[in-house]
Amino acid sequence: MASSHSWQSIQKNVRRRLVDGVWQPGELIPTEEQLAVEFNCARATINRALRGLAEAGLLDRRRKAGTRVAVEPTRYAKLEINIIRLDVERRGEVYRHALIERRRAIPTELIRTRMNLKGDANLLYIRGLHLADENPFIYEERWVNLAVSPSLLKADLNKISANEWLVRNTPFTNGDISFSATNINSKESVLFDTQEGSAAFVIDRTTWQDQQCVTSVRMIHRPGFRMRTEFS
Amino acid sequence: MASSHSWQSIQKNVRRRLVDGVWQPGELIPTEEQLAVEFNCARATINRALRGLAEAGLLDRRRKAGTRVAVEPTRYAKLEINIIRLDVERRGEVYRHALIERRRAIPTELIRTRMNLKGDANLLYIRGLHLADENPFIYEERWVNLAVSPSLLKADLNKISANEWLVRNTPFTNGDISFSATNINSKESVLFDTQEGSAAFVIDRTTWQDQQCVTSVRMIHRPGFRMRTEFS
DNA sequence: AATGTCAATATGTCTATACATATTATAAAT
DNA sequence: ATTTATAATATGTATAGACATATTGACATT
Repeated sequence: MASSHSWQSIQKNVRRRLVDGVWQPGELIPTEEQLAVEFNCARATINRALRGLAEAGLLDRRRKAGTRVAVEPTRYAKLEINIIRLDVERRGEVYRHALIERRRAIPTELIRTRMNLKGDANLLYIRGLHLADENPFIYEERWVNLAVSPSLLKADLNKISANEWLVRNTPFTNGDISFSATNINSKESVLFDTQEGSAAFVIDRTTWQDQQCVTSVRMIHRPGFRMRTEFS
Repeated sequence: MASSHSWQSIQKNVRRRLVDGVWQPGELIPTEEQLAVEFNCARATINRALRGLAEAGLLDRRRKAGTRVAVEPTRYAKLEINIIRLDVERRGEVYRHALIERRRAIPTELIRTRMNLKGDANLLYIRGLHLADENPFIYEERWVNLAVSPSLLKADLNKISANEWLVRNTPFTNGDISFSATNINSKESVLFDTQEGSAAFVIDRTTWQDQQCVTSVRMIHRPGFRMRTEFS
């Protein structure tokens, strides 16, 4: 159990004061040393408790200046970036991946820019459909940089999706992701067995290994899809 | 500068080993004690470094069992939950909020369920438009629980949006947020000066003060809007 | 008034040590 | 063979003390 001087319980206590308005937005709260006396613990424990609240956007901390209650609290929602199969299985549905197309291809100018590629780029273009209980779930169009992941050529993409293969076999250092909406076109409407023009949720994701782009993918979700998360 | 035994530099070093495959997925990495010897620092410093990597989903740590490289790395993208005005201003545009409607209203059954309300709920229903450089940016429909935020009634919602007023004046303990896409209807198409049926990015957000619901809002973004973030 | 210097101070971090806790592995008892 | 204690162990957390670092505020200088 968390004792009364555990950093968790102190964090909860402080959080409660923020929610209840004991300490008002913009206000300077007591120093770590003072709080350590109040909670009868070491300063390091207070530090551990407050650090989390600062990371969560509830407090602003600066050396010498002290700790203030955030005036314009920026909260953060954490979104999981998962293997799609796990997402599906967690919903209790059966996952399957169907490869639609797979070929070496010359990138469009847009893709070349997005992936920061030179002229001699060696790319694989993949189109695939992720199914949940045999219903189309996500349609993806992907460009893979073979200079980074040459052995993807050996993978059987009917058995394992490029999504999963890459996550397992090609670690990345960083990436960027964007969320938007699109009207699905006639080809996509056939895949999803829905009306042309329906609104679909789209994720565009590009991942990097330092300066080199690993892959760039556009994932069009089944109309009606909703991505949900919680925050605190 | 971060010295060579700072937890940050150790974290970077370990991260590099993960990316470079020095330690393979599923593999057990050395214990904190061993790493402390290797990096010539205290165990607490190693703990600090590894903790962050575990939180980021790159490592799995368990007492006694040790620390493993995550097999199915779940990465996280952090999404900022901001005041819309700040979002707009950060894009270098001028923000304005236009109140469309504001009235006491009886919630629909759907809203009553979502907000976990009893029959005697005292709600304010607000519709407003957030503009960026006078162009419609986000249209929002919001329900506010007056039992929690009674003084919202006194606010001039033409001067300050309900979004901003609530963030500033009604701290919350937690919330849930979902992202989806919708075809905009005829009324909305007029607001956005766009075609009916265009795909729009939607955020539904409900925030709570412990058991009590503070507000539930649906934010329909201008067609073409893209929400972007990075991860690592 | 504007700029530069310097001491004071709150947070940031590191160390060494200790104990807590979860989990595993082993041995003992049934 | 199965269950039940028991010891071993890696991470989790708390502490006291020290030094690092950023920033402020006061004072002096221009």
